[in-house]
Formats: sequence, C-alpha cells, structure tokens
Amino acid sequence: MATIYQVSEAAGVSLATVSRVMNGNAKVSERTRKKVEDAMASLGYQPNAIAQSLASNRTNSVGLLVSELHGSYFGDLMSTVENVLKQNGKHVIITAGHVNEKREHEAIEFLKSRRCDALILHAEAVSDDYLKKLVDSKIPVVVINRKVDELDENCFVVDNEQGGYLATKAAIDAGHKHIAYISGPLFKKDASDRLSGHKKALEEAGIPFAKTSMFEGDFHESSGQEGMLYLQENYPELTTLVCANDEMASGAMTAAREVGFDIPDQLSIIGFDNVLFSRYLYPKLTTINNPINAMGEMAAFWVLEHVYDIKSPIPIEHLFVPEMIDRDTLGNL
Amino acid sequence: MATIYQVSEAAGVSLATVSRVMNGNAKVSERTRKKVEDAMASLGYQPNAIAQSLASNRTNSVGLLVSELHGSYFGDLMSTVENVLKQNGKHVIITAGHVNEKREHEAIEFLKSRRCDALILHAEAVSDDYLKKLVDSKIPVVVINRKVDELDENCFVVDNEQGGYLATKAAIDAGHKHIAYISGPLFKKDASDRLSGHKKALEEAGIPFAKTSMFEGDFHESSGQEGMLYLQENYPELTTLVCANDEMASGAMTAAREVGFDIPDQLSIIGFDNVLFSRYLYPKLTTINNPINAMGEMAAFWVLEHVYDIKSPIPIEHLFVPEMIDRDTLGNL
DNA sequence: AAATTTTTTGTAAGCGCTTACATAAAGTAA
DNA sequence: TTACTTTATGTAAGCGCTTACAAAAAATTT
Repeated sequence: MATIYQVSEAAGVSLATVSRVMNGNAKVSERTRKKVEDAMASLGYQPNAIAQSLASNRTNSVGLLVSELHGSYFGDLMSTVENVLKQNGKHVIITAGHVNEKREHEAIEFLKSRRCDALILHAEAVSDDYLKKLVDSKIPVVVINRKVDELDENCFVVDNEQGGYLATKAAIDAGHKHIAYISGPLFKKDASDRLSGHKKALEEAGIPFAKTSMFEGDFHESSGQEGMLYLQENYPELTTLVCANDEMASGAMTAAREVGFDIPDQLSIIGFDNVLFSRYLYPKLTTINNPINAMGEMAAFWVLEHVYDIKSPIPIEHLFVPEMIDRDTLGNL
Repeated sequence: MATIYQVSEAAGVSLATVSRVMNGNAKVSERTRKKVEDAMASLGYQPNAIAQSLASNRTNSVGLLVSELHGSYFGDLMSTVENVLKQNGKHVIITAGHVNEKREHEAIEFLKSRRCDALILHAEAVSDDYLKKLVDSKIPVVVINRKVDELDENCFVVDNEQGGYLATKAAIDAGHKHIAYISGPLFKKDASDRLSGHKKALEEAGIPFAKTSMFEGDFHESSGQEGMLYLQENYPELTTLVCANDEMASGAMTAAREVGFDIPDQLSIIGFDNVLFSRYLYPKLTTINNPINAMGEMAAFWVLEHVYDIKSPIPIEHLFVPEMIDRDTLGNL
C-alpha cells in the first residue's frame, strides 16, 4: 500500500506538497499539482484515514448508537442519518446498545475511543446524568427520541403525548367508548408520555380510565399478543385497542384474529410509529406517524452545522409533531 | 483527554510500561501494574484507538458492506455479524452500497481507507473481477450471498436454485398445476438461480413453462403488485404464485386481495427469504428460509479464524441449504 | 561474593499523515 | 537594478501509540 512518502518521491516533491494537493487546501501550482496527481494515480495511492485522523485530530466520522441493528425503526434511522452525512463526505460508525445500560455505555465509549467527531445517540438505558456529563465533556452529542432536562439543544424528540392523544382521540371521534390500551414499558419516557396522551383524550371525552383497560407491554410483538388476551378477559367490552407501537399492534392483531375477532368490524386497532411493515399488515394498520426519518435528518444537519460548519438547509428544530395515518384498522361505530 | 504520556508520568513509569499493561501482553510486575492501573483510573484514561491502530497496524474493526441499512434482510445480517464480532472484542464498521456499482466501490474503498482488518461484503453491483482483485490485494475478504468463480473459499451462499425448486415443488405437491412466477431482476445471480429451480421443478412434474406465467420484478414490494396484476391478466388460470422474495410476495398479496382473491383458497402464494415480517403478514406467508443469519455468523467466524486466529466454534461451511417454511398461504388443491 | 541467567523496565525509532515555520522562487514597485 | 511582496515549496516537529532493542534490577548458580 503506497504511502504519501512514495508519492512524494515519485512526483519529485516534498511530503508537505503531496499533503497539500490531497487536501486541496493551500496554493499549489498547477504544474506540481498535476505531477502529484499523476504519481498518485500511477501508484494507486489511497490515503490512510487512520494516519490522517491522528495527525489532524479529525476523523470525519460520526458515531451513531441505536438500540438494535435490525427492525424498521432503526433501519430508517440509520438509513437517513447515513444518507445525509455521506452526502457531505462524512462517515457513520454504527453500534448497538441493546437497551442495556452497560452495553450502551460501552458502545459510547467505543465511539469515543474511535475519536468520532460527534455522536448521535438513540440511548435508552443510560442515565440522564451520564448524558449530561457527555455533553459537558465537549464532544458534540445529540440525543434522539429522548428529552433530557437542560439538554434541550441536543435533543430531538417527537411529541409522544400528543401522539398518544391523537390515537385515542381518533378512536373517540369514530364513536368508540371502550378503548383499551397496551402501553410500552412505563419506565421509558416515551411509553409513559404516550400513555398520558391516551388518558388526556379519554378525560376530555369524559370517559373514565379503568385500570383493567390497560396492559403494560414491552414494545415487542409478543407482548401485544399477551396484552390482547389479557384485555379480552379483563375488559371484554372493548371495541378499540390502542397500542403504544406497531410491533405490539401487530401482535395484538394476530391474537385478536386467533380468538375470532374481525378487524376492524369487531375490534379496531391503532398503532404507533408507522414503521414500514405497518402497511404490509392486513388490514393495513391505522397508526401514528413517528417522524423518525425527519428526526434523524435533523440530527445529522445539526452535526453538520455544529461540527463541520456546513450550514443546514433547513432550520434546526427539536420537537416533531406526530400525525395520524389513517388506514384500515379503525372502524366507525 | 489524557494520553499515555500523562499516565506514565502519574504512575512514574515509562510509556512502554503503560502500553504493556494496556495490552496485558508482556511481563509487568504486579506492583507496577497496579500503579499504572491506578493512574489510568484516576485520570479517566481512555486509549486512543486511532493512535493504537496506526502504531500497531491493526484496527480491530471489520468492514461490513450491505446494500441498504434498512430492511429485515440486512437488519438480520448486520445484527448477527455485529454480535459475533463484538463478543470477540472486534468492531464492525457498516456502510451501504445501494446496489450501485459506483457507490459500492466507494464504500469498499472507504472501508479500506479506514484500514479495516477484514471486509465482509454483501456486494451486488461490483464486478467479479473487482472482487477477485480485492482478494488478491491480500486484504481478507468474504462475500455473502454471491458466488464468484475461483473465490469459493471466500463466498458464503445459499443454494438459490434448490430454494426455487423447493418452493415450486411444494406447490406441485399440493396439487397445483398452474403456477405463476414473479422473479427478481434476472441480471442478479440469485434471481436467475431461483428461477432455474422453479423451472426445474416444473419440468420434473411435466408442466411446461409458459412465458406468460412469469413476470420479472425488481425484488421490491411494488413490483409484486405489478406482477400480480400482469399475471392475472396474462395467465388467468393460475392457482399459485411463487415469488422470488418476501417483499414481492407481500405486494402480490395486497394486489391479489384488492382484486378479490381469497388467499389461499383461490390463490396460493409462496415467498422467499423468510424475513421477519413474513410472519406478520396475514395470512402468514409460506416461504423459503434464506439462512442469512447463519451465513452472517459463518462469515464472522471465518474472519475471526483467518484474521484474528480465533478458532471458529463450528466448522466453516460455504453452502447453505434453504428450507421450506410452511405457513398459511399455500393451499391444497 | 562474583558470575550468570532471568525478569522487569526504559529508550527511541517508527506508523503515515498534517501543519507551523522557514526558505526559495517569482512577481512588483521603486 | 535593488528592495520588497507575494506565492510556492520544503523542513521538521508532532499526533498517541507499539515494539525492537538496550539497560537495569532481581533471582540463581557457582
């Protein structure tokens, strides 16, 4: 593998000059630039990014932490972030934290040890304090889908409460009175916010919230099934089931069908997130759009602007609004 | 950010000694090891991976090229590869090639410039020649889901022809005679192999292959819909539709339902890949399992063994067998 | 106790780049 | 022409580590 030294020799110039043409930065005469470029081409020279980083203290890479590498939600996130950044010549180093404090912590330390210029984190398990310290430690950090007090400038979130409200409101508007709810794990802020929205809509409509009308799931498909079964037993009058995410909604649909409910005629179902597969389901899932793409994009723009001095094409915003995606699983009563 | 130099000073030892305790490699007396570790802890020292890589010519990272960062198939692949490698202290740098020759090429060059110790490639667009040159260039490379002549040792593939055969055979065994096929883009080897398998099963059963019974799609959902519509028109006697992947099968299901077919009573559908969402579909999709997890795992093991001298827990194999996943979309005739 | 071997530690030369600074070449003004 | 700017190029010092090799210290043998 050719080094800069060999290029400089072949071109008959100094190291510094080769470096200059590589970085297109300073003044190099056309003649020597040509010589250097020819030498590079004929040697098949490829700069060593590691050495460049060490010398320049810039890696041109940003670290991205997601909870999992699979799943529509994270697929979308990774995809948009990478696109925006790559278009600007920056690279993404992706790691998974698996919603586990230790592993998230390790993943972040890994990204730091790779000297990423900035971090984009979808961190669910690590503490607020840790995040604050991170931000203080002066490495540029943005947090997706989590609001941390005092870190407003670094957080990009969807209004989960509003989303939860919208879902239940839609059911109410369609004439439903018996609305059950499968929530996510309530220690997660997004899950509890969505639930608050649900309660708010209920209250507004003067419908009391019954404990038996709700089941706390874990955001995974299987808990949607369990929840459905639980609710059928404990809240048999239900006509609509609002789920805190699409995975659980899918599980609930499966379970509902197995016990013989027709969707949406006998039971309406509403999801949350609008992940890709929600439109593959049958019937197509009515859900709340969680603008993860928009958030990922914004996070990437923030990084470009704050770290690389590349102006964002759109104004940076931190709060995203969810919206109803009307498909086929909400029936009128 | 503390450097090794500061640690050595704080501990009252030389650079070399600090480096030694970091790498746990050579003989360091218990006493000094302790001193160094204390110094590290109190300084919150974190080795600079970039500098380590430059000095040692080892990055402990392996590059992974996928076509897209979203989608179940790649999610599964990334996930398994990362898991296996992380368990062995290696890291993964993921990039997307977007099934585009130029972009795949750039992505690979990027991984090389980051001095990955090895490359795991799901490369669809780049030429065989390029891959051969890569392998010759002595950077360890493995190729997933693509068989390149002379590179058997580096390729991990599923027997696509066999898979295509199994799908159609299952339909035949269920009594079907009019079997339509939606293939992937035929310039892709996996797509054409699957089609060969389909033809072979047909031939074995003495069923002639009619050109009008097949539609060439692009592996995306929408072409499944188009294909369904095309086939309904051009091959109205069809009772089964075999699709070259699950995405297209899903699209076909949607389209079939829209024109009023009951699945599987009036129309059976078989997919290929067994991606996660195939079991979310309703009815649950009967499909062919493409052991992408097993391949990803094997590729990772290969790298561990060949690059890092870590013995693979299972023997390395290069050819994977597809198998039938019997669910609800294939009906008996 | 001296000589020898073994173990532990230090010294210094890189890894392949970037970049401040110095120098040489070229261009302008006087 | 000389003196002064401006522009292009080179020199050399690092970036934070690893690792041969050398030196010192400790343990063994004689």
